[in-house]
Amino acid sequence: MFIGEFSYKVDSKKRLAVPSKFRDELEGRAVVTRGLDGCLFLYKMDEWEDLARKISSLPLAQSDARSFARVMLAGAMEVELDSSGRILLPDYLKEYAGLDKEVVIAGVYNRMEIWDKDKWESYKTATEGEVGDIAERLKELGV
Amino acid sequence: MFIGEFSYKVDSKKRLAVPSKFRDELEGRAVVTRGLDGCLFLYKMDEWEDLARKISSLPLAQSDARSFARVMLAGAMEVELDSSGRILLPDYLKEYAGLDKEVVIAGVYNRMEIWDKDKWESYKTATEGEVGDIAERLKELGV
DNA sequence: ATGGTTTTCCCCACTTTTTTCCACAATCTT
DNA sequence: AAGATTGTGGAAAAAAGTGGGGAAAACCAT
Repeated sequence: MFIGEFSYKVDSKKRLAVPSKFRDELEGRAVVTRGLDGCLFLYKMDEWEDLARKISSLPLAQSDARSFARVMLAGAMEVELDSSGRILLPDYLKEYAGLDKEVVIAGVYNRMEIWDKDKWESYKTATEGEVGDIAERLKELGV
Repeated sequence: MFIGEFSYKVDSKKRLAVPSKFRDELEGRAVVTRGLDGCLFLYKMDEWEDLARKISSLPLAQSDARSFARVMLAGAMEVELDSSGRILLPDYLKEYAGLDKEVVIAGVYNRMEIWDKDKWESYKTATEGEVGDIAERLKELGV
């Protein structure tokens, strides 16, 4: 599973290296999607398929379910790793996450997160102060 | 299965390219029909057959079921992909979805959706606001 | 029916994007 | 230190997106 923090650059062709540690586990392909808090999520195939199957089996007649499926599924993209272990970011995701040059990839166990470096740094400094409070809240969740 | 967001143009002859990623899976033909929320649905043959069977077995006595069946089934049309992977949109569907030039094709797992680009953008901005709620609902799905 | 007009379909062509392949410097391993 | 691996960039080749011509088919009004 994925842990750790790594930095890379998106090049002019929108290619982004995946941490070499994680490449074997992906077996050549993965799925990127719109994530929360302005980053992207990167899943390995089987994690993604579980998620996608659940979402796509929601009732078609329910409008909430449709918009949900549209954001999550249409927002996703299957990507392949090239010979150097890079993926190709689609324009709409690159833009969604505000990625332009410096990027951080963070392993969060069952997925990776792709952040614009500046966003990541400010998110970290903003959150580090509150770690205590957050921990308190997590207790209620049984962690 | 179909995921991702792609943009294309309908040309003066009402031809529309299908994302190249999805062409193999369609094996040369597909079914377009009136969709919900102002878009068109595009199914691969066997998915369509499943859906059509489901719809046609809805209780005839219920007026909702009848109108749903009329929209989805009477609106449907089988289309073939030309040598460049494009389909031909029938007039009434082109008009129903308000397609004139810029178009977005969204993969929603077991179907594609065809949207007028402007409609799609405003639908997205309207929905993206709810991303937080969406995350909450994911939890209910056990994801 | 006939001639003219429109639509459909098949094919080709141009431009842009994507993919593949290679290069090279920096870093890590042994 | 020598060799392997990794991050990054770019050139060349292949594929995709888009538009248009023209033959065949369908439509229509005389």
